[in-house]
Amino acid sequence: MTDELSKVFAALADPIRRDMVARLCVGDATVGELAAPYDVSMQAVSKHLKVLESAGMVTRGRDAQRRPVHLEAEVFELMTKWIERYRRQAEERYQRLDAVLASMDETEEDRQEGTAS
Amino acid sequence: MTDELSKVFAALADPIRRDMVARLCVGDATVGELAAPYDVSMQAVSKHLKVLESAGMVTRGRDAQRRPVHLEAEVFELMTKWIERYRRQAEERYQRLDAVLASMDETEEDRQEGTAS
DNA sequence: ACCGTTCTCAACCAGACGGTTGACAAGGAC
DNA sequence: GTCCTTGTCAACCGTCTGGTTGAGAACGGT
Repeated sequence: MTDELSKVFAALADPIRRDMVARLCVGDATVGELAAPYDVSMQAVSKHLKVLESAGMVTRGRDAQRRPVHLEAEVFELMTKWIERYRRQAEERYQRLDAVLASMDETEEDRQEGTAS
Repeated sequence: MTDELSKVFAALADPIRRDMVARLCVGDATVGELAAPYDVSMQAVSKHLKVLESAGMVTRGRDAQRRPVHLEAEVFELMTKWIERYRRQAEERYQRLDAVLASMDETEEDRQEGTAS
């Protein structure tokens, strides 16, 4: 799991990390602030942040003892691009399938995809 | 990891499964066809398909021995909605931050976020 | 100098994940 | 019927993951 996109999706697969992203959209936060709503140790939260950080979704600052967490929103573009690509492709496919089904009324080929249900 | 969204993100965290989704956008496929490009057993592919299926991203048909796999594109909407929500929220935040920074020129408060780099 | 706060690192543990092999069900083809 | 193809189920295995606890680093307050 070395590629960026995999890391981003994996990071977002955990509800706590999704919550944290949501929280960070409102503004930067410290580890303690991020940990507060959950019944887990700060160490666990620290680990979650490492996951988000290694996915490039978050950067860490320094303010005395505190390590403010900052959301890097650019990664959203990466996902959006991936999703959009295949969504569009899938939609095209449906249009092509319609065309195929239409032409099948006359040509009547052998077996064809789209037999499901 | 019981909720739909988590399952979808987790499913997409694996490059092989992302590839399969890409392949399925072109058209339905059998397990063997999906397994062919990879150096893994058909059983492994079968497992990947179970993951995609339990995430609601794929349905299985029946054509004699074959079990054609069909992509359910609707789940993309779910992800897109989640991502868009927070992306927009993040953008708003930046605008608000700009406003704050602008007003700081006159008020000069104590500490403020955005100290990083 | 000492204490308290904030946070990370290291070790450990149970469970999930991704892969394997082996057995077998389901359904044409002959 | 018997064989071959297609695919699933079950058991096993090594690794990753998400959590814990304990120790300690970094820094401000007094």
